[in-house]
Amino acid sequence: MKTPDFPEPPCGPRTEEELRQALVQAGWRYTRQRAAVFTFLRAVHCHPTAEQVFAAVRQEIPHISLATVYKALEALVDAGLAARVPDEHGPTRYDGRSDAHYHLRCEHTGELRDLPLPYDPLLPAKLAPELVEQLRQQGFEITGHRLELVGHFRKDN
Amino acid sequence: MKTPDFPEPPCGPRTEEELRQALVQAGWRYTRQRAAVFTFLRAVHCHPTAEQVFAAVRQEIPHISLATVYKALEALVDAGLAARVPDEHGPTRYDGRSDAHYHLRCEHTGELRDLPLPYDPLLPAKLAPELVEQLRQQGFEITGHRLELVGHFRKDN
DNA sequence: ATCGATGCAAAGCGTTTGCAGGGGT
DNA sequence: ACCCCTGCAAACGCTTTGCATCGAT
Repeated sequence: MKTPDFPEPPCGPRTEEELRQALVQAGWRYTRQRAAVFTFLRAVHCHPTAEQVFAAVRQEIPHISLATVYKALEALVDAGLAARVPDEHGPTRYDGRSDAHYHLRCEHTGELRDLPLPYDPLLPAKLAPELVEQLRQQGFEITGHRLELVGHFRKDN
Repeated sequence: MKTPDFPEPPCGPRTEEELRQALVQAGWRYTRQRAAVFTFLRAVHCHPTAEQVFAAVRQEIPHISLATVYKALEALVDAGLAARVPDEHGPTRYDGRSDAHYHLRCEHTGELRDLPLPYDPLLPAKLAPELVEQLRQQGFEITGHRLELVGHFRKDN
């Protein structure tokens, strides 16, 4: 874990009560396990795998099962409190930030971090206005975009 | 398959001989199976799954096995002739274009298409010059980026 | 002739599911 | 009290691997 780190912008539920409301509103129940998974996801910047979440949450709830972690992650994603980030090779990673944002990826390790770069909903329109218009005329509406900067650490020499 | 279609820009090996050279240069052998997989990948714009490649190539080489398709795809990706595109839910998709380019994704069906939008290596620098510079000072070199426009077809009403 | 590639089957890994008992509402 | 959630284990889907044979160089 040596990719650059940045301050975390505040967003999404901050208190237990807010988390409960977000879950309930999406038709899920509030449980200790889900709270622990969410708290961990929010605390780390490294977009852990389900297995890593499991290992971490286990320290607080030793009897929690991996299946429950998967179900908790599913609930959080469904409630818009987290996001799945598929990986080209390894297992899926989970992102505890619920606002749209950009990622930085190390092409050697696959590591993923958030970027302190404001999400610009108009980026597609700015980048290719005529293309977005052409798509619209074909009935295809652009609603968002994903951007990932890719790179690696320079070999110190 | 109803997402917008676009003309395909020419790039990468165009002839059997060019494909052979590209494979050999990367330390792989040229085989009928790999040629068939590559040809199919290049012919379609829809970024098929391994299973879909298997089904298609089977019509030409009925006795080909799924494992061989996976190994062929691995060889092509390694040789820089194709790319893996991980999916948030379904299986990995394969992209037969070897030049950097952008994608359009339907958020309902997960469908993926190429975008007729020139790849701009300087996009990160244009978008966030100070951030790229800050990363560079931390020893992290940006070498590329991925951009995916996300949207869906408007309900006709 | 050599050594990598193929095809088959079996194993592997990440993830999901079925179910009995427990916990949230 | 209801019904969802948990934890366990078993199943699942996608992908990789081991191995004998085949084929490219």
